[in-house]
Amino acid sequence: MELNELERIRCEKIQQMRDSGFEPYPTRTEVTSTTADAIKAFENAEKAGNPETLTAVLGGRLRAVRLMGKLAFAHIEDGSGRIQLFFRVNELGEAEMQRFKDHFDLGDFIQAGGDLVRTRTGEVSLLVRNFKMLAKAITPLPAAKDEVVDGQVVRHATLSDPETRYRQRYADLAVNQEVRQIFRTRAAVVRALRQFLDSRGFLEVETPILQPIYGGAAAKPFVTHHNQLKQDLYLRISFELYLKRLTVGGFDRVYEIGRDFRNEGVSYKHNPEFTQLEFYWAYADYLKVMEMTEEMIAYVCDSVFGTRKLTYDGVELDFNPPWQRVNLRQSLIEKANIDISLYPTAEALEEMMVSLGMKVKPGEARGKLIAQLLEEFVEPTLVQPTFMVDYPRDISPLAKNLPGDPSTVERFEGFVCGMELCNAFTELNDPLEQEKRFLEMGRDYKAGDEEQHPMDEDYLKAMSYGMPPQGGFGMGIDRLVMLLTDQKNIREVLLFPPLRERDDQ
RNA sequence: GGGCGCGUAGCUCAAUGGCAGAGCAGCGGCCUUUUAAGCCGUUGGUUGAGGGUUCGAUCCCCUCCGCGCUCACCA
Repeated sequence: MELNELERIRCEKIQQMRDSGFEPYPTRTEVTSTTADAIKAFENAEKAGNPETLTAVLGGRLRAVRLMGKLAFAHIEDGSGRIQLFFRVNELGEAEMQRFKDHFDLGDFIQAGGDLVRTRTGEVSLLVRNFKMLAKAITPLPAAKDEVVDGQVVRHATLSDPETRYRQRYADLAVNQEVRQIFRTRAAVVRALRQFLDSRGFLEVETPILQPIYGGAAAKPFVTHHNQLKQDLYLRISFELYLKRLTVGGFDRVYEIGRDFRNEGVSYKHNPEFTQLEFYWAYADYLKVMEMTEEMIAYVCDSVFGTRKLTYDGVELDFNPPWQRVNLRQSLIEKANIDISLYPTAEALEEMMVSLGMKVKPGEARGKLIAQLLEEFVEPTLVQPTFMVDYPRDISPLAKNLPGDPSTVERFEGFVCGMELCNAFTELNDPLEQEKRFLEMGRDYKAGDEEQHPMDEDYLKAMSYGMPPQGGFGMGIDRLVMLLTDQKNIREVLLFPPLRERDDQ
């Protein structure tokens, strides 16, 4: 570890501490409560009229120190919050005051015992009678000072360089409490989703991440290799095919929350690994799933924020059911003045799009062209929570046809702020039809190259035993958290976003 | 992968071809109710790396590394 000047000074302090008999990294602590509990206890004691008897031993990280000669103020921070420490020569004596000044720096974890009091300015504080180092910090935390002006917290010179924040997330978290809050919220969101699904009789399961055949979505997989099996394996790109196998096995309602991996580009809303929620609900269809989606998101809003109206990028979003529903074909008529039913073939649609000056990949499937139109004309306009309903069959090989319309499937996607949040459909459960669809998608019975999705014969086998009719659902948790925490980049809701390894020496 | 931009002290930022600076942090003092504490003094730099132009480069040019935004890719 290469040390800069500040770090060398702190290492010398470690040596000084040891020389004078103080352990900089003791094994035990004597902490009796969190800072928040101590403050709460003091306030309760005040109400009861006997605050002068309250003592505590508190632990935390030194975040601010104000030395004032014969006294000193400091703030320590733990997972529950902050409290002010009040050091005074009256209680401690000259030698202990000096020891505090000599050995302790911002960023150190310390323990302090004493009496809870209110200082002259009214802040609940610990009047320190004894203190010890819990863990000496060598590297100074990035300087961050908060000033309260008219009730607003003004931040001075905080760690803000995104590269450093992501590479050293520990420092980012240690210094930027609003970053910590995002991940607390994220945990609360996931917890609420589990509560909601559990309460509706869904069984949480875990399916393989390493898979011999990937599927359930259109994406390039990551490939890995199992040495003993002498077999290449793929990191899953979705949970879908395994979860639906479970409905064959008799689990009528299953869900999984976990990581998907897609070997594709990174953007503000894409990360190569991301957290997905999928559930499958036997005897339901996409209409029921739509309603459940609305209720589920509302439940998350209620239990995490206590409100269903949240601001994203300055816009108030209303997550109260029901969401707006727009028919895919109708939305294109309204937003782009294009009726796709007038262009029944890919060729006709392509020709029309080219005539509009759009860049079109020649020979693209009709469904893909429609998806392109949606992205261009419709999706950016879907700001309030909206379901887009009824998708082209040829981009939805696992979804069931709309009755009486062989070119359209029962599928919806949920959009908020122009971003796709979830994707769901009435699941195709006809094994012969499913096989046909796979073949239409150009799949071979043999595993081909990475680009080609191999036929999953075992999935067809499962379906051939009889698969209950069901609605299925998938949602990107990272995106949901982005929306709920007003973050514009997916990295802000990932603890350790991927960054290229640095090549410097 | 393409385009645009950025990289200067531990952190946040100045400096534009002419001695590389400030605030905070640090270090040394003063200070018994502070909270961005204050006051006096002071240390700290391979200006991302390498090459080029120039009497002289943080600044101009080239290459590389990293990051950001954006476009493309993305059933």
